[in-house]
Amino acid sequence: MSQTKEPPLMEKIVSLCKRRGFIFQSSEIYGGINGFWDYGPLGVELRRNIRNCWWKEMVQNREDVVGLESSIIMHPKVWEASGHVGGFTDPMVDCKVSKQRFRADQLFFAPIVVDGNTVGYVSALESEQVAAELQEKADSFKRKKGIQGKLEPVQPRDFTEAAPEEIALIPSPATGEPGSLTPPRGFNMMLETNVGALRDASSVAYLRPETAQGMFVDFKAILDTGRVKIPFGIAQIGKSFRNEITPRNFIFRSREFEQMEMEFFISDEDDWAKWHRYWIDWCRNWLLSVGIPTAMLSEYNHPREKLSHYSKGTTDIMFNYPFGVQELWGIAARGNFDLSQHAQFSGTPLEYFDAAAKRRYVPHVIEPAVGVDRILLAILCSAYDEREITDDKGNKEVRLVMRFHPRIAPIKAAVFPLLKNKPELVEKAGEVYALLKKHLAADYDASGSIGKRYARHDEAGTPFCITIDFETLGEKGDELKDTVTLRHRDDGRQERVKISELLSLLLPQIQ
RNA sequence: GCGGGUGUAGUUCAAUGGUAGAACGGCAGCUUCCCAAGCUGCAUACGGGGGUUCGAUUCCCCUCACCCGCUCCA
Repeated sequence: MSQTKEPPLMEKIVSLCKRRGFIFQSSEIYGGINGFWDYGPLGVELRRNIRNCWWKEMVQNREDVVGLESSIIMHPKVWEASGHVGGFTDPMVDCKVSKQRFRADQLFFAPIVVDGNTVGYVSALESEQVAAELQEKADSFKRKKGIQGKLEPVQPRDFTEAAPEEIALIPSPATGEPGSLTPPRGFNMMLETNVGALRDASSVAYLRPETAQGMFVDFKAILDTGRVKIPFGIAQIGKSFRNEITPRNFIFRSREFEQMEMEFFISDEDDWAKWHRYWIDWCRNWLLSVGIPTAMLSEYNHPREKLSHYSKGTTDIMFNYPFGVQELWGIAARGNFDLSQHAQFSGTPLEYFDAAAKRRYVPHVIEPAVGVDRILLAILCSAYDEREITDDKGNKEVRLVMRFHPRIAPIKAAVFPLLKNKPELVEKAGEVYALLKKHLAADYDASGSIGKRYARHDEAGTPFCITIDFETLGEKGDELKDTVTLRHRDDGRQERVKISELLSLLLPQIQ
């Protein structure tokens, strides 16, 4: 792989995606819209292949996972129960002087209290020693101002708890001076819409910010009808929406994206860590199976103190994107938080009855959650390769090859007549194309020289090219009649294959 | 949302206060053509809106999008 260093790699990938019809800016003729992307002819195929591979292995090939497609708009209470209405907001505080921005819950402050009187405020950014730091700042404040009296121990609070009258008095961590901080400004990441004829507060609904809640909300329905036994999982692929503050890095963070999530329910007495590890490994192996090299992957365990209060452990599978190592797949042990919340908010018990043990309990859950678009981006980055070619005249030229795993390549095989002005070749090529097309994603290409067509399909990542030539027609003897040239993308190797054997040769390689 | 940068054919780049050139790519044609050969022809661009000006792609303002940093975690 040659995509290790150069920073413009991301730009090259974006430009290739445009040029070859993988990904376009949404609504481009209107100037574009930030955070939304369209998938062109090749992109759609790639995307579909990713989803299908996942679905096949996650649902169809397993006996313990069932599928679900829940609606994008759900009852608004779902999002109260899940914590998204209240908690999916990241209140931000701006420093008007330094132009820095802080998350309110990571910005701590404390009044400086001397002999029971508040004489000023100190602030500090979240760290392990934040309390000590604040204490020290309070000490030094008192000393510098020459204030006499007894300094009381600081009581750190985060900025979300700052009273309106306190805000003007709290110094900015950037400048050390008070007066430049704005009140925390909430930002709900859910996109809103209105359901029904009336547009008022009672008609507000949300586009789901994750697919996961569908699995929890429909848990009972699946339990009642799905003939499932714990441990089992519910999987879903579908669009989610987040009103991201800053969509960035191509399709990495967008406002409309597609998730592939699975909620795996286990007994409350089961060893969650064992299942957690099992699913981390499963996800990793799946990524390898679609051609992502192991060297590009790493794992990140969320530190315990950063976890949501309900989470027992979260591990991210990270990918080395051109813009840095970033999360690709999150595998979270969520305890029984979600089912308990929905049981409480809806009034419907969401429990499992273990018939053997005669015991009723709220299952715990392990959640592998991944974005289709992020996998697609990881695949584009992994597949991207530049090949340096030296021609007869000694000129060096860079050719692009997308080394997609054949399972997910948008086009599996392309069929060419060697010459397009020879009707016999064209006709035969048409026959071969028709034959393949019924069984796999095939393309027919007759324009330009044969070398140009190979190069074109290297950029599209087509693993196999098939050329119909004069040998195929029997002009070079019966031996070669009805054979074609099969050319392999990755090494340019060519072999002679009988038309009748093409399918049995290709099909196993693309599944 | 804040700060910095960018915006010309599909892509990568030029030039210019008097309405734009190229390369590659695309399409059509010729060629017994196996790794972007050659030849002929064709199509395609100044992100959008306002202003200044006789005249704006060029200068100014606004807006939109993209890139970098803060932030973010599927």
